Amino acid sequence: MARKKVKLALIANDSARKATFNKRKKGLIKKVSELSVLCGVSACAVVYGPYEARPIVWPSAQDAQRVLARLKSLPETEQNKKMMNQEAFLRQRVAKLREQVKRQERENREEELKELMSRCVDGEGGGALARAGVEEVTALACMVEVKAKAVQERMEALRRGGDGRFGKEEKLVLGEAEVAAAVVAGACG
Amino acid sequence: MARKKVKLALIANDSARKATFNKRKKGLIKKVSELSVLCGVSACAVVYGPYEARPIVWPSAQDAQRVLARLKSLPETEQNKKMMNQEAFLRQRVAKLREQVKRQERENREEELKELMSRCVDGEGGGALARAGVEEVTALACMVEVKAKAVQERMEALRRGGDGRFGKEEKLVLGEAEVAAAVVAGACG
DNA sequence: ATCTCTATGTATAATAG
DNA sequence: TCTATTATACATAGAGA
Repeated sequence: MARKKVKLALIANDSARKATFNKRKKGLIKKVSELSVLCGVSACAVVYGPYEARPIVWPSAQDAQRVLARLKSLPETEQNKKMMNQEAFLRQRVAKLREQVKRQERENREEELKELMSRCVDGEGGGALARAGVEEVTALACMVEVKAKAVQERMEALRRGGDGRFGKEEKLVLGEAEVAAAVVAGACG
Repeated sequence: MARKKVKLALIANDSARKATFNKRKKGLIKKVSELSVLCGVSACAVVYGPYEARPIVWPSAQDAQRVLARLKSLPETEQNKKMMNQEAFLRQRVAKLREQVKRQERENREEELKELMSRCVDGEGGGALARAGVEEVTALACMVEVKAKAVQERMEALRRGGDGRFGKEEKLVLGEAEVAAAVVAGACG
């Protein structure tokens, strides 16, 4: 289960090469995007795969072309402005989605609690549970809520972190949320 | 002398950002060249630094130009297709998060059911609930699961809907599910 | 083939000079 | 600020399902 030191040469084995290609392609794209985000620069990567007919391009063909077409660098301020706008857009989007989720969660929870109550009150089998009473129901309601709370607590944490900056734990979460938001934006736009 | 977990956002500190930029730029170029050599594919990377007037290009400006020229010559529809790559990347990322959530949800659910069982068996008040037996427990377990299932069912629905496009109703759901998934992944991970 | 797991190599954040 | 060092996070080769 060990890992050999990598020999820097064409991988002979066909399937091994493909596996490596996929892994490293993914890693590369991640690196590019990280560099771009962390340092606020534009960057792109193009990979011609032997397995796909078309090259893999990040962030997009247009961007890549634009990036390379302008061999003279953009004024820095413009770049930053552009990036800020994009980030602001994503943040806004995330905020909206958070609200939606929150509302939906609340509604669902209420529904479920109501249903649970009904079950207990009308309970089959002589209503043993019904007689067991409030504390049982409460305990179980609590159970039902555990899941729902996980999400919301997280949101609270994010908000609490909140002078606009995020703690180190939260940033990943935020990052993921933003990724999701971006995808959603793509799907909806 | 430790190394903190990296926060995926623009590095505020100016000199730190520059240092990171230089390190990561170098690393990125190395990755590109490794991928190219190991897998025998052509690839290029372009990075616009805010510090250099001209972008850093690998393997060479000429090669990159040639590589990107091929992109330029693609029919526009193909270009648009390729434009989806960033989105595809994000989607892939989200898909993974979904998996994580799913796994975690399952684990959590088991934990909770176990706890519920204990409660019922050791139940206070003469064990009315305990005697009420399996069907009560089952019903309640079902309740507990509702929350956990909500996200997954929606995912299923999406998949079933599934030629890759999403109906207008599903779009919103998708948004909620993905945001939730991301947040939950953060909370659980 | 494709995914997962994990031991290990590699990249790099923080620190020192 | 740049370079070197080191501890730690991250990427991934190889193996198994």
